[in-house]
Amino acid sequence: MHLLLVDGSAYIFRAFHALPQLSRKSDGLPVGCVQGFCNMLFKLTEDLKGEDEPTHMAVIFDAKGKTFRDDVYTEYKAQRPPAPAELVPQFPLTRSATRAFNIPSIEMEGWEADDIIATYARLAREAGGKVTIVSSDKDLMQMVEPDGSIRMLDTIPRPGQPPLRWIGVEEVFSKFGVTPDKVIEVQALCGDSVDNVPGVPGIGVKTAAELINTYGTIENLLDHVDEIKQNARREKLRDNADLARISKQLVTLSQTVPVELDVDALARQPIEPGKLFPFLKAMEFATITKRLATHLDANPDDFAADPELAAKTAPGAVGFDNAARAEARAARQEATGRSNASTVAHAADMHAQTRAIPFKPEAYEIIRDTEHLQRWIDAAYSVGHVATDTETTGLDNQTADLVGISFSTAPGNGAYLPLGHTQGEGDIFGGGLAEGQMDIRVALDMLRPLFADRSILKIFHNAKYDLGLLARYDVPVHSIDDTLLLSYSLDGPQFNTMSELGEHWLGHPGQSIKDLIGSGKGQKTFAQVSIEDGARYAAEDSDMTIRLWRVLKPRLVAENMTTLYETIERPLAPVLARMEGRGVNIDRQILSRLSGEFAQRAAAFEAEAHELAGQSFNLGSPKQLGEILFDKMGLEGGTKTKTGAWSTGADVLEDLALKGIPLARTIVDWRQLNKLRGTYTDALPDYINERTKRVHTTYSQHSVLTGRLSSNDPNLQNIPVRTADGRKIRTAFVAAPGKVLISADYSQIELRVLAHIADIQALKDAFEEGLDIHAMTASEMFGVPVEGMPSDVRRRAKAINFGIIYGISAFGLANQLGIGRGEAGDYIKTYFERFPGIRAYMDEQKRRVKADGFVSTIFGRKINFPNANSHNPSERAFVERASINAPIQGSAADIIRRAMIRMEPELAKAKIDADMLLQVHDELIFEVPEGTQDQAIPVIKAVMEGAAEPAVRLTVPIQVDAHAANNWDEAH
DNA sequence: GCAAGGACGTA
DNA sequence: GTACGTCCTTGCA
Repeated sequence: MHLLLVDGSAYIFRAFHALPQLSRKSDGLPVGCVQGFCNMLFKLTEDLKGEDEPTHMAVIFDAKGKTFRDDVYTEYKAQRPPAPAELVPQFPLTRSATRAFNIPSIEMEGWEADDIIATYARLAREAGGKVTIVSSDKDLMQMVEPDGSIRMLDTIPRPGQPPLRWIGVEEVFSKFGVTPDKVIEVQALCGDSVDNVPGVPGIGVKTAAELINTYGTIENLLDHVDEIKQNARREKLRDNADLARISKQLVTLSQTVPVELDVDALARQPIEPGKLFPFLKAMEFATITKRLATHLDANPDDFAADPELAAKTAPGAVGFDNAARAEARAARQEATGRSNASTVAHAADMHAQTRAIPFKPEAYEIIRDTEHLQRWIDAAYSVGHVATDTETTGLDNQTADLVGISFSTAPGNGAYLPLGHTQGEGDIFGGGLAEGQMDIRVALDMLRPLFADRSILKIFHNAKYDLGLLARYDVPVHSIDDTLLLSYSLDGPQFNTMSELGEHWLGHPGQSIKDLIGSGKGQKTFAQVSIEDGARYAAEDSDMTIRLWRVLKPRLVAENMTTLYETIERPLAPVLARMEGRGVNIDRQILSRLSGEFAQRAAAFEAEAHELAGQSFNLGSPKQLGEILFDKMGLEGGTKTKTGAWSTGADVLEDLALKGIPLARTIVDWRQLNKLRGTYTDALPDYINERTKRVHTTYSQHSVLTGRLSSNDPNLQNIPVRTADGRKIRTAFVAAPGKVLISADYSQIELRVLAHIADIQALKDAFEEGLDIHAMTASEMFGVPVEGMPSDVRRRAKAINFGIIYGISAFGLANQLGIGRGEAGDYIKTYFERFPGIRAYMDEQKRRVKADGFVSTIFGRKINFPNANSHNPSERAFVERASINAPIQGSAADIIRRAMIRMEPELAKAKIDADMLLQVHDELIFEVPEGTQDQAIPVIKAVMEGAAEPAVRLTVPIQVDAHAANNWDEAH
């Protein structure tokens, strides 16, 4: 007997994640995983021949509902995100597929598929049979037998790997570092974040294997825990002994499930065309139908599609309700003239096709002369596009030097043009250019026309970097695509790096830069890498870029994201590149003077703190401070953080100070000064670029969930403004000689956006009339007239307005205002009564995020929340709040992005010489020649205020305030 | 040398 | 209550 047990549920999930199948039925229902599943069943019967041919077969699924593990540990699998909407309708269809192939489909309430599989495997083995478990799930690896009587078989399609991959003792060992009989011990120690098996915190697979190989079992390990030398490890094991024991229960498969069918009942039955073809036809699987018709020597035309299945599959699945589908189809048809199904199918085709093309590093070329370079330029002209990537000596494109450029015109090809590789020792005397490289001036002269040519698309990954760098070499670039921004437009910030994208979409992470240049102290620059090694890496980068482009670009149309990408993301990148390139002028003297002042005042606070504490300690250590306040001084009311340390945040210290603990106030003051010194006055001067004498931040266009930018190295979006000391730092941001700074900021943009989206007439009227919005809110809520309103009343209303934008909770509002939760709840209730549209808006966002897994901005940006249906209540509540905030924050972010894109051409049209330097979410900073500010400001304001148009006609006025001054503090 | 956690700067 | 990035300490490799 040879029993083949297919882990059906795991197959669907893994197939989906390994290779998102985009194929759909003509009605839009996703069926890619069902298709893959049918292919696999067919392939198994085809490929397993001779001694591997199974005599018995079953497909096992997870049943809905609880299992015994939920009783052992309530958090078990609690973190698991809900199945993707695309997958949900495919679960029942896979069971139908199994029956259509005349194979028993088994699932049992209260048991996981793994337990049933383990049970059958045991029964078959006891009967002297052989077992093959079709799964790659690590949880089943404990079943593998060294004598080969139980093996696993991984059938998930992965490019570049054989279709069937056996998993025996060796493969288990390489995964867990132990033999299969010890797998549960290792799993119990290291835990599993996906299934929420706790394990012992801080212990990973490596450490677990090491421990188990020494001590054999968890129990024996716990008996000998005193022998562990590493302090932290020993204590963790001691403290978490029970967690380890519970974890072992969770990961140990039951082999005694009371199965209904005995093993003999699983004997293989011949496929019955009368069952099979009606199913395949209902699924519209033409290729499989043809193959099986040949295989069975049957005529599919003799059978009609199963009417029940064909009908049942259409509507109702989460995320695919009819209205949404019709809307999406209409938008797509409008955009392209192609039908929904065909654009989706095209995207899926391109993906499958691209993914199947193997990588051939040996095919990559190295360009060393003009003829060779010309051939590649010609190739770019003949196909009309080229993926390209610059290699440089560093991550900062304002200081890095160009080392080489790579190209690819089609998946699988690639070339590297080395320009700045050095040779010999990397010291200041050795080196010099390595042999066999084109002269950089000659090469760039040849490339300039190509990069500037608007008829040839240059495809980058993170174009902003290359654009900024090439600009320094006088190489302007026109007509670009950017795979990073394609990915961001489609999927948000979930994948960032080339290797993550490559891994996900191509099944190929690509060479890691670390392997090439190392990391940390011994790190080399790309210039020190050999030309040959550099070429393999660089050419592959361009090769991957063009592949990702082929996969992602068709998805824009299929998923209705073309407008977002083409009108916002792509045009913004060059704008940001120029802003980064301009930098901002900073007065080193002012910062250095402030640094001295802050240091001196901080030192006084430090001495005072030591005095008050009666001992010397490190004020920068929350740990030491907590011990002094709550252990030594024995103060009441201390709270602990999630890791068990004393909480010493500013709010806690503020409370203590009010209770008459002077030390608390001293610490707060010290921390503030120290923060200003460490993060700003000391750090900023080091960012002044030697070449430009200015500070160049780097914006990230693809990092923020809601569509905002972020700024780093240095972060110029968090320069202090709230305190007087903090504002002194802003005075160091000065205009260049002969120029002034203009700061233009949107007034209450998020509340205005809220008024528009949620359609709150009272708010809109208030904005229309130019009222003080917080005072108006206070007046509505508390019945206090705006005239002579106490500042505290306005302050509360302001907090509530912000609370609404953040997805208010009574808990949070109470915290913010220092009032009781009941009172905060009453405020919220009153607010909802006064502005009933707000509640409707919030409910709608919550409904959408649960149904679709995303919410949208008014410009069509999608913000994904994969955890919207999490089993964890606090996580769910978090997603609810974030889904309320995201369309507001995101729509405001879209508006300023649009303003930035339009700003330069509008200024040029008005013949105004103004340089846009910085963006701080609702504020833009410009530098203009002194005396021209009065001409510049009206244009800037007009562009910003009208930025939503014509895409969206806002039903509230947008107001921008702008001022000019010599420094940022005064301009703001 | 690196990762995690706490704290804190901004909108 | 939303969204970020940076500095510092701590603990481990």
